[in-house]
This record gives sequence, structure tokens and C-alpha cells, in this order.
Amino acid sequence: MVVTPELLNFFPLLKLLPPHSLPTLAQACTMERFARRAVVLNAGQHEERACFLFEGRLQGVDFTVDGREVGLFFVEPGDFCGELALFDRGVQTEYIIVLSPAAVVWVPLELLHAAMLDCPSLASNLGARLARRIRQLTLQRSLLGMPNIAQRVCSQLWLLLEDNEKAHMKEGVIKNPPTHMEIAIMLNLSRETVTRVFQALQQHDVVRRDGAARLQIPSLALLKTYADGSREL
Amino acid sequence: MVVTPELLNFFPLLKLLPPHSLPTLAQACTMERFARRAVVLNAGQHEERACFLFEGRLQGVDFTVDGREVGLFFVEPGDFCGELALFDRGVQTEYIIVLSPAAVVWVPLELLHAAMLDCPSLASNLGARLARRIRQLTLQRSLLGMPNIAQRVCSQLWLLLEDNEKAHMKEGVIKNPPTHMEIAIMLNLSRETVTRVFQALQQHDVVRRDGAARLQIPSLALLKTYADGSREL
DNA sequence: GAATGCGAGTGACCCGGATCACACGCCTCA
DNA sequence: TGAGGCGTGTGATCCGGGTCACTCGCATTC
Repeated sequence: MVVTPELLNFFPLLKLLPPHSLPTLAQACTMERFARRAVVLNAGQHEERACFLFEGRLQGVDFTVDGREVGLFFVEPGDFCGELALFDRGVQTEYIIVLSPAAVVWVPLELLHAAMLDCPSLASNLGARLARRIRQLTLQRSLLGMPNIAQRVCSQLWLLLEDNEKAHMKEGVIKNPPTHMEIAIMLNLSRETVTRVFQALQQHDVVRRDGAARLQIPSLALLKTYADGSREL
Repeated sequence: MVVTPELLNFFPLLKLLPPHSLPTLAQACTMERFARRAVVLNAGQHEERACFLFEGRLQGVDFTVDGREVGLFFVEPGDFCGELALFDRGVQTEYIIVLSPAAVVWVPLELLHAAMLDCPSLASNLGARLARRIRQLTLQRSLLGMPNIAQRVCSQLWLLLEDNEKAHMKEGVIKNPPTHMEIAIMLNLSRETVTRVFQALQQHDVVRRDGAARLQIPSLALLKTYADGSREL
């Protein structure tokens, strides 16, 4: 499918580029559609293109040697992935799979790399992104060290609504919350354990289900007390 | 203590800078000595300088809310830490503490940042470093997901001798191996469990102690089979 | 030489979370 | 309309690894 400069403008990162450079970049890009469960990027593989998500939802997953999934993150429209090789020409670190049918724009890494050299704001943006990723990974790792299960779950929930609405500290909503299974994978727990924790959290009115696509947090402050360990169970 | 341009040349990263720029940079730097157990950088704090290690050994550590240590890495002479804020002006992610008495050169972040803009090779070097860090964190996280304890320990040992000698695949040595306690912290285990695993590994001749400062691996291939799960116990 | 600290080694106990094996309700799709 | 898949809910069982409470040996320090 053909990629227009206007399409590239959809992506915040590429908006940083000088407008006149978009047409040539667009020529080198391609668009591809993927069905649910398709694999977009393979871990351990040298990729020569980055993946910009136009629509749908992607997920980064990792596997242990015994086939269990571990650790993961989500990619939303406008965001991208597979950019790590820009900095060290290394291989892809995790699998990227499709959660809901997706349209992806492939951008050649070499062009992106060249653009990074030309356009300092692009470079600093990408750098900041890596830094953010490191912070997230560090945080996620510290979650895995928590001895108390409920605390781990609450901390993860806290992370999931992070930047949005955490500021005003009243009630919050997590839309498209991960399934119990996905949370279990992120926190290195079993699915059943997550279910049980959620049952307990609902009983204590820490969270409420609002259909399948929304998870309400009546009191962010309450969630926080469980997340930081000052209250238990 | 005064910092000379020659001293800065000790650090591979700063060698990338044009030589004429070193004297002015050196003027803005300071050197400081730290005793064992001292805290060099505090997590959660805005630092306006990066920490370059001249001699001694540092360790990055993190704490959960309940005071347990989790996750950590080491800093060797010539290396540096606290550079993450260069990219996003964020806070320090982990505590940096002193393992063996250290001499540290403080380099102002703003000057480093300016140097990064002037000197593309410096920028790409720092970028590559972040990328490497992300890869390590990702790997470390996948370790934490392993169900089998011995496998986790063996994988960690494998990581510890990574780049050095893993290539020729015969025998290996880990010098200055982490203590059982440190390994326990890295792998989210108790110290006793690590001790027991090591006992088992010694019985199977996977590892041998050679004094306190060296850990011998008679057969890297054997270690690998335990690390990737193809052999157990 | 005694005192102190630290890393390592080991046994006993016990609990928390994995595992297994179900059931239920809600989708989508044929 | 029915079948299958999937996300969720729940009980019973079991065992791996945490915790506790020691000991031992080797540094370092006074």
C-alpha cells in the first residue's frame, strides 16, 4: 500500500522532521496490514526497518526458554517500535505481536538514522524515549522484587494509569485494561492468582469493573496505599 | 581535588571529544574520594552531574518499599553512571554505592550535554550505551521469569562472563564474582537458596571456587546446558 | 590475642502461590 | 442455533523456596 507524506505526519515523531523531507521518506516506506495474533517483529532478528503503528494495537512479548511469556508492553497508534537498532545495530529484543488488527508503516532504519543525524530534535526525542524505556524497565523490575502479591498488582495498576490522570489524585479509569493473564505475565504470577487478587481488591472497593473495556479506580489514594505497602490485602 | 585534562583522557567516552575542549571541561570537573559503603548517587534525586569512576568499584542498587534490595549492576574504573538525565532531565533511577574505596570524577551534565550536541560520536556512543542497557534490562527481566532456580543462577553466571571469553566455548573464569547475597538480590532469591544451588553446581562440577576472588567454570558448554534448561539440577 | 564482622554452609519448618481441574458467561463465526 | 474460544471465577492439593536459627572459617581491627 502506498504511503503519503500526510500519513507520516500522523506520527508525532516524524512531525519533527522538516516538511520537505517527508515526500522522499514516504517513498521508501510501505504500509502493511496484520490480522490478530500475527507476528510483526521477531526477537533475535536483524531488522532494517522500524515499525510505526497507524491503527490497531500491538504488544511486545518475550519468551523464556521453556516457552512461558514474560514481560511485555503495548504499542498504541501513533507510537512505534523496533527503533533500538538505530543506536547499536543490534537485534530486535522482543517479539511484537498484534492484539487487534493493525495497520503498520515500515520506515527504513537507515533513512531514520540519517534523519536522526540531520535533525537534532529527532535525535533527542529518540534519546529521551530510550531513557524513558530504561526507567520503565527499572520500575518494572523493582515490581518483580516485591514480596507481597497484592502490592505487586496494585503497583502495576498504578503504572498503567501513570501519566494520564494520576495528577489530581481522585478517581481514575484504566481503559482497555490488560486481561488477568496479561497481568500475570507482566508480574510473573499465575493467572489464577491475579484473579484472586482482583476479587479481593473488588471486595475492598479498590477497583471496579465497568464492562470489559474499563476498570474503575474509585480512589487513587486508596490504590496508592496498597501499592506502596502501607496497607495490606 | 583538581582534575587535569590528562585525567579525563583516562575515560574512553571523553577520549571521543576533540582534545582542545578537554581543558575547559576539566576546569568544571571535580574529583572526590569515597569510602566503602558510601552513597555516591541517590535514587529519585535530580543530579546535575554525571559520575565517572576513576578507581574502585561501584554498584547500582534499588530498594523496594519494604527495604529489600532488588536488581543491580556494577561500575568498573573507566566507566560512568548517572548519565540518564542527559536525555530526559529525569531523576536518578537507582542508588550508586561504593563497593571498594573509589575515586570519582564529577562532570557537569550541562557541559556533557553541550558536548553531545557538538560531537556526534559522543552522542552515538551514549545512545548505544542506552540501547545496551535496555538489552541488559530486558535480559535480566527474562531471567526473573524463569521457573527453575538453578537455571536462573546459571543464566546469571552466563551473563557475568558474557563478552569476555564466551566466544571460544571451553572453560571460563569469573573474577570478582558477586557474593551469594548479591546474586540472590539480582535474581530475587534468598541468600540461602543461592548457597544451596551453588553447592549442587559444585557437586556436578559446573563451577569451582578458586579462592574468594575467582570462580572457575570448567566447561562453558555444560553451564550453557543448565542455563538454557536442557539439563536440570 | 581477643573482638568483631562478614560470607558461606546447613537443617527444620511452614506458608504462599503454582498447578490442576473444573464451571460459567459472553463473544464470534459458521 | 449451536459450537467453540476466551476471559474469568473457584476449590483442592502440593511443594518449592522463604524464613529462622544456628555454625564455621577467615578477614580486619583494636
